[in-house]
Amino acid sequence: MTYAQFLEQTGVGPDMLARQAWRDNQAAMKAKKEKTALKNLSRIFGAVFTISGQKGFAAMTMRDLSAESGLSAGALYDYVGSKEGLLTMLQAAGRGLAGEVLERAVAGASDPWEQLKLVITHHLYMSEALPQWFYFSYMEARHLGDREKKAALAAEERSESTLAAILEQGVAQGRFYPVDARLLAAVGKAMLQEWYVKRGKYARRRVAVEDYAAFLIELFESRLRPARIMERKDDHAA
Amino acid sequence: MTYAQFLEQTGVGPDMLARQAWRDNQAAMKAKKEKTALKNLSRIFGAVFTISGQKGFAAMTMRDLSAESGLSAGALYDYVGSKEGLLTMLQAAGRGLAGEVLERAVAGASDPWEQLKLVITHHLYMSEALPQWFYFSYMEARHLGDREKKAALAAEERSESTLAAILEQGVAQGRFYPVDARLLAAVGKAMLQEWYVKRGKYARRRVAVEDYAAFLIELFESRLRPARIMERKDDHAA
DNA sequence: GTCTATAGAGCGATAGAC
DNA sequence: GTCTATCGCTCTATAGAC
Repeated sequence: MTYAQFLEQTGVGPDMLARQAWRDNQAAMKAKKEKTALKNLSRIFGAVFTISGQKGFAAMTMRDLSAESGLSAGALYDYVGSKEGLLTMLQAAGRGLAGEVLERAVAGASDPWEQLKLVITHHLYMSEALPQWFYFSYMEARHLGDREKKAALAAEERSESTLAAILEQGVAQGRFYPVDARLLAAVGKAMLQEWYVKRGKYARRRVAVEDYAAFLIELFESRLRPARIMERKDDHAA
Repeated sequence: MTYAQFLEQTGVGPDMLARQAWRDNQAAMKAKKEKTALKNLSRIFGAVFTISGQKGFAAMTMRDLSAESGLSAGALYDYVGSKEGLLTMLQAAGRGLAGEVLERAVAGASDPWEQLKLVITHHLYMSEALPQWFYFSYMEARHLGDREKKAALAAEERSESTLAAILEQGVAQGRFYPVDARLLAAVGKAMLQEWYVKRGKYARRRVAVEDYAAFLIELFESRLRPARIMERKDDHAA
């Protein structure tokens, strides 16, 4: 699947963050018209990403946010409750979104090789569709309160376990060469995170997300092929 | 080489940060006796690592630092100049230290397989010896001023290029299976960083640094072996 | 060489006009 | 639904006693 096909199929994009946040926090917001609320939430989120991408969320002031978003300080607080509340809202909205898409992705296949490819490509495509959110979520997780920090950690562990389960099953079925599944899943996640943590580097080098996905898949293949011999590229494809 | 041997050979440890900082900034500090300065710098650095490891450097206040280090606010400023100056000093001290050790490591071998192993193990051992500094440096790099940010980026690029050069040479000599050296070096660095960014996770799982090193080396081997067949483990060892 | 006390700036958040 | 004006607080950094 190409990135373009992924976008078309899932419809994931920055606007969905505002929609998710509006659904989750509608009651606490002063605005009553959905259209107004979505417009302003999008502005606020965009401004948060811009500023905290440069100097971090902790160093961002509400005055910075007011200037960048175009809303006054007063109006800001009709949407966000507090600075910490804003962080929590944004993290939760994205986590809900990303979780759904990724769970669905693996469910579509039963062959270990196919599952492995799906989980790699969908994780990368998801982070390509919401690059600012993924970077933000990664860098600012430790500023969350205890409750939210636990939720973020759990989501992280869940996605690693998904990958580890695929590897274990493949090994058990004799389709994958034996491997420490937990460890390979952990470094696999690190390589997936690399894509959005260093997004700018790959943009400069003109590496497309499909190139990166193909490279990771090939790396996994060379480790996991039962015979450890490189045969024709697609003799295990779906 | 085991981690214990590395420590013995290089003598790297947290105290060397204070020594390096003292050498670099002696003139700007009020204290004149080396022993006093080293003791206080060590306390300050340790406190910075503790606090900013929990909530980040930007969220750390100088009052926090005063309480955690045991020095008064006034005494703090006899060593650090400003909060931003403290960040710069700490980053520069560690970078100087880490750079030296890693450059020396690769110089000790000419065989591509041996060089690859050396660069992986030494990078991991170095970050194991100064775990708090590596984590701090990774997470707080974007709070640096423009000058220092460039220096940090250059150091990062240099270590990636070192790895890429080894890969390219190995491919050119026919010792490694052809590969996109830049891309493998980039994801390789990501896996090395994973070790200190998620240090706690591996401690909980009782994965030792030697285990992690062996796993990464094996992953590289399975991708780079010319025949792509897994033969006896040591038929390409030094 | 280290302390206490405090100046001066900038912060998050709110009240109330429109 | 959005604004301006401002409160009360905490921050970094310094002055000067010891």
